[in-house]
Amino acid sequence: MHRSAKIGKRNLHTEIAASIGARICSGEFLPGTVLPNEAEWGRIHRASRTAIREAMKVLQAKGLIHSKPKIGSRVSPRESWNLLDKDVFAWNGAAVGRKAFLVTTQEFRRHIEPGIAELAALKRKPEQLHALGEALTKMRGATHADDSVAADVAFHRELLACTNNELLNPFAILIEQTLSSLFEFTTFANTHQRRAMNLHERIWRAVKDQDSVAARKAMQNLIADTDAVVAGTKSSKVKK
Amino acid sequence: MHRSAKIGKRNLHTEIAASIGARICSGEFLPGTVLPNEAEWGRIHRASRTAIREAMKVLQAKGLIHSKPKIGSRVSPRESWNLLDKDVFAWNGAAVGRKAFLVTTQEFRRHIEPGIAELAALKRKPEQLHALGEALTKMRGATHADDSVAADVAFHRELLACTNNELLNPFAILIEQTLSSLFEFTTFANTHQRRAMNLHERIWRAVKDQDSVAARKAMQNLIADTDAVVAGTKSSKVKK
DNA sequence: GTGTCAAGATTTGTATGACAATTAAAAAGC
DNA sequence: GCTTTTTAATTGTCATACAAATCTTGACAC
Repeated sequence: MHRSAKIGKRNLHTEIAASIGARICSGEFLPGTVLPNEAEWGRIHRASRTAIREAMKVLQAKGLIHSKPKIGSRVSPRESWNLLDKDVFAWNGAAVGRKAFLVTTQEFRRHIEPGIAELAALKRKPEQLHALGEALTKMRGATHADDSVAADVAFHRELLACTNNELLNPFAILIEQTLSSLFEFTTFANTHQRRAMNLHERIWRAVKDQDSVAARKAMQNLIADTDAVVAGTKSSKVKK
Repeated sequence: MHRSAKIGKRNLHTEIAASIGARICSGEFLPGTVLPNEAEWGRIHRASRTAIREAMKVLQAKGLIHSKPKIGSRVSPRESWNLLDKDVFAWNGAAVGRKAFLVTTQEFRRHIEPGIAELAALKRKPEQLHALGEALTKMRGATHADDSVAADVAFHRELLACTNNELLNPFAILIEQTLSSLFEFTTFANTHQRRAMNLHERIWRAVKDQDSVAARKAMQNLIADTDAVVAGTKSSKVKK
């Protein structure tokens, strides 16, 4: 098996699944259409049917396709795609482009994440509050942009943990990816950094005080701030 | 889960994946532990290694396990489980029991779904509003409890569509399952039915008027109502 | 012509057996 | 005691064969 461009160090079937999955997300194969059959994929990727089939199982499990004998594998309607799955999310994000990606994720965050903050304030346990505070101090002490993003991600992840509701876990990937992607937009100028710290601290305080209303509001403000970053790129609008 | 009639004709590897997946969700294999190896699973299920492996690929794709040579397959930490996946959601729901399931999903809905209504009011297109109205009339005309639930599910599904944000699609399964499960709790007495209709209509009106604040509030009221059902089972508390 | 049923063809589903690749753990060497 | 080498266990990949499902086609009756 000569895989000329073996960029990744992952498994073959994982590689194949990623390749086909990305092509599906890109719109090359529209929902309802039947994909090439397994033998043909085998020729395309120069892999055995076993490897192809295992890749197909992955795509099936993520809701991208469904297979039947004699029919082949059809692309499923987008409603059944597991868009919050780590891989599907990435493939889809790559397909729509960074700007559209950010617009959609920020819209999601704007209407969903305040509810998370709300719930976190109501249900957090002492040790979770402590972990949230840790993330905050790491954020404050960050000197490089990378550290800042990492701490930011950690903060939101801990906030998610504070809700003590596992069903919210899948949002982690969305938040993480959004912040990482946002990172390339924002300038991390001093003024922006200071404002961001302030907004995060307000959330932390509300969670500490178990004030769900304040937590919701604080999160809204934070997201509005990053909204400004993606909207202009100049991050103007020092509202409030 | 009152349609146990049509199960049992699935693929072998799907069956096996469901069996192992359910056992993992049940806590029989805790996160971090290594599962029996593929050969052993083959003996257990009296299936070839091919079928076992395809089942494992499915579980991997859903985030339940991760495999490495010489190690075997470990159960992944719960944070990486794709709990909003249709199958994982069902396995997990069966594991925790109906009451705990409903408490968790209702908590989720209470803090997340108002945001959905909000967004739906802002972004709905005329034809989507029309579809939402259709679901409402079907709900009004429902004579049997089954039809009522189906229409209710359709309503929430259309509301989700109104947001025009695909990232929210995965919530559909959660809402659908919750309503179906709730169905066995509630009495569908006339008074409850009428109140429910009223609450749904208020949401519809807010979406029609593109009044996001009213939509949020209306959804909060609706969920508070179903909350009462799951809390007592007597669905008392005629708040408002 | 029209409908029904049987045969055929295509594709996925499953089984078997073999070997490669990976890597934790044990053994060897210093 | 520490590092390096060997070993062994497990998943990863391959090739081939056959089974099962189901769409398509054509024969046949009416």
